[in-house]
Formats: sequence, structure tokens, C-alpha cells
Amino acid sequence: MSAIKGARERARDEVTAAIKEEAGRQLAREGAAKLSLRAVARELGMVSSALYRYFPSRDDLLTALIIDAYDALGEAAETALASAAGGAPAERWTAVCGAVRRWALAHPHEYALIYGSPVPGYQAPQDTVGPAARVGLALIAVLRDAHRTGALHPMAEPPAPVREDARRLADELGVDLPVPALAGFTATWAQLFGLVNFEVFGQFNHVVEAREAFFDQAATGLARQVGLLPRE
Amino acid sequence: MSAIKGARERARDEVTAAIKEEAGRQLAREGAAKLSLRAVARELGMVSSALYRYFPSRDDLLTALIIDAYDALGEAAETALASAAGGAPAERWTAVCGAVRRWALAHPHEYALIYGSPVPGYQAPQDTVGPAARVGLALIAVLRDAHRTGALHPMAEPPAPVREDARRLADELGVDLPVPALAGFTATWAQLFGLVNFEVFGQFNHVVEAREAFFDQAATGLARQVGLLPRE
DNA sequence: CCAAAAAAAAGAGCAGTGCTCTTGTTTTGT
DNA sequence: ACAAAACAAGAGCACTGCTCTTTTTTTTGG
Repeated sequence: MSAIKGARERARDEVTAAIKEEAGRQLAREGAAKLSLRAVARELGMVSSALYRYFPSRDDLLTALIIDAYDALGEAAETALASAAGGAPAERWTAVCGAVRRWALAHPHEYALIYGSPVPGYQAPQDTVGPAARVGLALIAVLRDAHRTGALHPMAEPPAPVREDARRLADELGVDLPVPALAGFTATWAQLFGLVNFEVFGQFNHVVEAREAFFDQAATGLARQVGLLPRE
Repeated sequence: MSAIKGARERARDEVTAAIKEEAGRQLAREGAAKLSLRAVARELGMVSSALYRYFPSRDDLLTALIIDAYDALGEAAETALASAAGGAPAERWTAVCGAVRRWALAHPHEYALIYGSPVPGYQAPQDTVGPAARVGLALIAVLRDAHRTGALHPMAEPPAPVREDARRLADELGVDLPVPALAGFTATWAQLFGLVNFEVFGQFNHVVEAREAFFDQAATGLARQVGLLPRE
């Protein structure tokens, strides 16, 4: 019932897309803080109040951009995963990590929107959780494949409450992975974004100059930490 | 020459402090995005234009708050370091990590100001680098002490360019630490803030519930990664 | 002590923002 | 053809950062 659309509906979708597109341009150029509804409307040749028929508030427009950013980053990760198919697990892992890093460096404002400070009163709507999970799932896919071929090194048992979280998570995601591995992964996942954050947000300025070599080294360390490489 | 001050100068310092204090309150309550010069002035019973005699722009006021935040977090880290004196190196390490986490959770907006997305055109002034380094230096202090007592496990040699960065850094900081250890530390340092970021910014919602146990486990992992614990 | 100079405060105003409300104008189903 | 729904436009509100100009206060030098 959504396959065929009336002219009205089609026009609406087009305008919505145009708004998102122009907003995305402004976001990429100036960052989320300087994204202005009025400027978007101006650029599109419409009056600002008309824009509210398509996005009820600035936050809603931002949410749309957040979803786009999650999706773009997720796609970059998934593409890297696919391209590295057949390689060793650790190589596939670092390939995905590297893709995340490169996307973040190429789209710093979009990246800041999703992994920087959340906007003040902002509560992530449900629509974002799917796209937001894509990078994590791509990394987990590497673990699953490694586990299936017996290439995943066993990990130490975490404390009970942590195990419980991991068990629940394994259940929700429907992934067949040892509980300690999934618990360890969660921490590693967060740590990966620590590395990317510091580089994108300038915390490595005057500290790390050989950025790529540094990151590759660290990503390999993460692979080891998550059981894709032997300890030592 | 700055010990004795005229009444004028003293009044100026008082007003400056009052502005910073009120701004800090608004920051803690509403976050940096909603911090308004006019609201600060209003609360202080002065007209907004008068405020510009004390802070030439909103960014300058924000910079002052950034420095305060770095200092507060640094002090929390240093206090934890001092309190854990005499303990095992790994315990001192996790004590500092835990202090960073707790401070961040207790002051999310201040934390976001320094470890979230940088404000749009913002370039960190030189005044921030000292305070910004305090947490890192507290962690490095643990490594130094461990190294002095021979408790620091040797690490694998990183690639040459990474070594070069670490060497330069060791030189600048004047710390007597093996180059691989310092290189490894830099990555671990960023990863620590990845963990804190994810928790403070809500990325762990519906993923990790046993937050404290999870973090402690991860921080111990970081201690191992940095050579304060044997591998295994 | 009192006038000149410096500093601070106040006021008005500009250009911009998000958002709402009211008034016209199209387009859509009946 | 017509009522209803969707859309566009305009005016306007309350707010923002910031810059001027004018007034008041404080410090300083003769």
C-alpha cells in the first residue's frame, strides 16, 4: 500500500528529502550547533514556518540526521567487513575498526552528532537504536565467524553481574557466542570509540602524530583483547 | 606584585568569580548549549552588556569553565591517586580510573564539555593544556612508580613511527619510562575515556546494567594492557 | 580637594534563532 | 462542484550573542 503513491505524497517525500539533504550539507559544513532551520528554509527558497510541516521541531530534524549518520557509519563498517571476507579474523576486525576511524575522520561533524555529547534534553528515540547497532553487529559478526571456526580464544570469566548482562545481550541479539567473549567485546567496543573520539576531537594533538600507525597498533591490541589473537 | 591588590582590582576579581560561579551552576543544571550570557547577567542583577567587560565572548566564558572542569577532574584523579598510595600498582591504576568515572557521572555536563564534541569553531587555547593533562599524568605516575620498583611488565615494541611519538612525549614530559610502555599507555588512556563516554552519554543503556562491576572489570583489563598486571 | 582620566555599568539596537498563530492558496477525495 | 484537508506565507513573540553610545562611578594626578 506504500508502493504506489499519489502526487501529493510523492511531493511531500521529495520536499522532506530536500530538507534533510540541505540540513545534512549544513551539518557537514558547520556542525550541528550551527544548523539552523531558517537557513535551511532560506536555501530551499521556502519560508521557515513551512518547514514545520515536515519536521515538527529542530530536534526532529536532528534525529533524522542522527539516523542517517548511524546508517552511513554502519554501512562503512559493513562494507569493510564484506571486503575483508576470507581474511583472518584479526584482519577482518581491524578492517572494520579502520573503516570506522576513516569514516569518522572524513565526517567529523556527523560523527560528533552520534558519538559526541548528546544534545541537552535529548533522549534517543527508538528509531535510532537499529542503525546505532550496526557497527557493533559488524564487529560481533567477526567474533561469530571466528568462534564458528574455533579461532576465538577463550577468555577469563567476568564477575556474575557482568555475565548476566552479557547473557541477556546474547539472547536479545540471538548470537551464539560464549558469555565471557560477549562481555569482553562490550568493553572493547566502547574502547574502540575512545580511540576514535580522541583522534577526531583533537585530544591527540601534540601527543600522537603517527595517527594511522598508532591506530592500527591499538586496533590490533583490541583484537587481541577480544580473543581474536593469542596473548603474546 | 599581585599579592596586594587595590579595591578596584579586588572587586573585579569578585565579579569575575561570581560570573563564573553562576555560569557553572547553569552549566551543571542545563548543559553548555543552554548556557546563556544574558541569563547569567540577569541572575547576577547586571545588564548583559556589562558582562562583556569580564568575558569578551561566550566562548571565553566557556573556556574558563572548561579549565575548571579539567581541573576538577584532574583533582579527583590526583586525590584518588594519593588515597591509594601504598597499594599495588594495579589497584592504584583502577582507583584513578574509578575516580574519573565517578566524577564524570556526577558532573555529566562538565564532563561533556571537555570530553564530548568540541564546540563548533572552538580551538583549545594554550591555557587548557596544563589542566587537561592532569588525569593522564596521574595515570603515568602509577606507571612510573611501578617501573621504579620493577613491577612494570615489559611490552611489545610498537612500530617505529609510534615509538618516535612516544619518545618525544617521554622527553616533553620528562618521564623515565620505557618507550613501548608510554606508547601503550597513550592508547589505553584514550580507551579509558571511551568506557566513560559510553556510560555517561548513554550508549550503554539497555546494554550494560551492572555498570560498576563492568567498569571495574574493564579498568583491570586496562591495567593489564598497560603492563601493571601479568598477561593471564 | 578637585578636575581629568579611566573603568564600569546601563541602555538601545542589530541580526539572528526556534517556534506559533493567523491568513490565504492548492490539492484531494466525495 | 464543493467541503475538507494539506500546504504555504506572513507577522510576531521571546530569546540569543554582541556592538555601539551614553551615563555613572571610581581612581588618579596636579
